[in-house]
Amino acid sequence: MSLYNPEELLQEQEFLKNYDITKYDRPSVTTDIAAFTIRNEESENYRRDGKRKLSLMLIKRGEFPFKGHWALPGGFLKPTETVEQCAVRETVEETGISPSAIMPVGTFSEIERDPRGRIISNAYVSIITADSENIKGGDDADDAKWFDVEFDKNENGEYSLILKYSDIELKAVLKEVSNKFGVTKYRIIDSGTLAFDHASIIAAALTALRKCIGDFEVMFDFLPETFTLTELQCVQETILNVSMLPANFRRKAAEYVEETDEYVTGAGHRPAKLYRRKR
Amino acid sequence: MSLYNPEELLQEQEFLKNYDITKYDRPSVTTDIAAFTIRNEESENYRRDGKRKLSLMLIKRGEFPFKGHWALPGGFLKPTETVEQCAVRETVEETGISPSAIMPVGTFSEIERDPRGRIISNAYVSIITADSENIKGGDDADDAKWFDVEFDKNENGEYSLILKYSDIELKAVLKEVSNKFGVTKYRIIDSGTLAFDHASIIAAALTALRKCIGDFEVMFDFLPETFTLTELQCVQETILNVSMLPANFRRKAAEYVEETDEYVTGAGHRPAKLYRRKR
DNA sequence: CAAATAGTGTCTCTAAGACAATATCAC
DNA sequence: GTGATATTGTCTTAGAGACACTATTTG
Repeated sequence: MSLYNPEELLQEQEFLKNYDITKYDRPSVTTDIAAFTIRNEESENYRRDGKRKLSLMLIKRGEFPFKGHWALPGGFLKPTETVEQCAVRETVEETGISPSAIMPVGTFSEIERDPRGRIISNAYVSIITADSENIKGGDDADDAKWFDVEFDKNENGEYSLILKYSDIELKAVLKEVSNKFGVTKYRIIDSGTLAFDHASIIAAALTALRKCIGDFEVMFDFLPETFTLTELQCVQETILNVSMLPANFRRKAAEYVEETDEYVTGAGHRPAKLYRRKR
Repeated sequence: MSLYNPEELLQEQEFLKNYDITKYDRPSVTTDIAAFTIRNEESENYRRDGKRKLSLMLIKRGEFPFKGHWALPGGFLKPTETVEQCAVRETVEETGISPSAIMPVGTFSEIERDPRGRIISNAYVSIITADSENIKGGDDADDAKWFDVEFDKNENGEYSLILKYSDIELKAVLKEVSNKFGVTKYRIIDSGTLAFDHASIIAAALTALRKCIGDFEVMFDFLPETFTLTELQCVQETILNVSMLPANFRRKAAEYVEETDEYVTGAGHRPAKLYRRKR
């Protein structure tokens, strides 16, 4: 760019040479990752489909602070990467799976949110394609597990977040403190044993995900290349914790998908046609 | 919290005592503020209403880098404040006006975005109530001006951003690089003479604002306590750069506003009733 | 054939948009 | 009275939700 005349250019170079970036206080910067996927429970009845569950990956911390407690995967920003790149890298490093998409949730910068000092977190949702092989991968690691997620408003207007893995049940209580501009923030009433302010991050991440899951492009990120319309519908139903009439869902989906020639067979009922996202 | 047993508690205290937060690279962190307001142009015709314009505050940089160029107000995060508090403080310091609301836009962390070094910006929209006294305030300062904003897609699918103040016209060209999860990002094709990556931040801020201005609560932030329904409609029309039929807008607004006993008089036509937001 | 899911057709209701018509002020 | 905005009412249409019905598989 030729923004300056030659004299100014020299002045700017001089300024930058003498500029000491360390003269301002600098916080540490991290990303925290809420990696979500949809998992399929086995069914006892051969003709009934297994129940779908929304799952979130947590890791058991091996170091202080919060050693031995469950936390979101995440880590410090490197000088050579953007926060988005950091979010993708952390997802791959900690879950072993490459996300099909990442979505910003917000910046968490409360002064006391980390006992190690001033650490600002940029939170992201990572969407992991529902695919049994991939999901199993994370399950092998001793310290990274997929927890089933429940998040509902209870009687007194507060929200309870329940995360379950095998016989482990983590429970947090939160209160919605603002909901504007399409951004919802939560204050922690009771963190349970979740590390840091991660209950609040998980609540915000899930709310952000719910907000955009009506978009078919986002639903597709949860599924492999080809899928049945029922699977597509289950993505939305599972994340929003609602149920819809298939006829109406199919009518809306028609615009965004195209048929393939293949069918899913082997279930104890009429085989479903496989679809793919429309270009 | 009694997360630990006494032994672990001691271990964590020991860990934190020895923890050196400076062992990781730390970027500098700033906020940049896109402060928007709606301004009313004077009309030559006594009975025709003045045209409303969407305006953005820019400041003329007094220091390198980009000395003498126009930029978004903003500054470094202090150790004692959250990024949201920083955004409010910077808005007040640089425009002299307290925002009626702030809204997160996103994190900008490209490695080379600031020639001074690694500086990550958290961008916010500040909404400034349309109120002639307040707006004049900023206008007094020599280095802070309200620029009229135009932002449109042009023939070849790129976006042009035009900012005008008096005889100053800043023009930038951008390309949409992603639009998902309700978040749109732009890459700068031509920054014009705007400082840093601020063209890209302004485009993202305006897109974020347009996305949520259908929400009446957000429209209200642009207006004083009481207002006419036409003023309310103009907020939306001006920001979205569209025009709507009053009958339809009023039907939608009815749910969110309540009448007062007052009217606006003095215009060369039927007086309008003043409304306020419904509790 | 029984039980489950896959898939189609249609009715109703609501909300958004278009448009026509009336009301009221300052000059 | 004239020209502007303020305000009300109504017609049409698109889309969401409800529901009834048919199709196809496996044990």
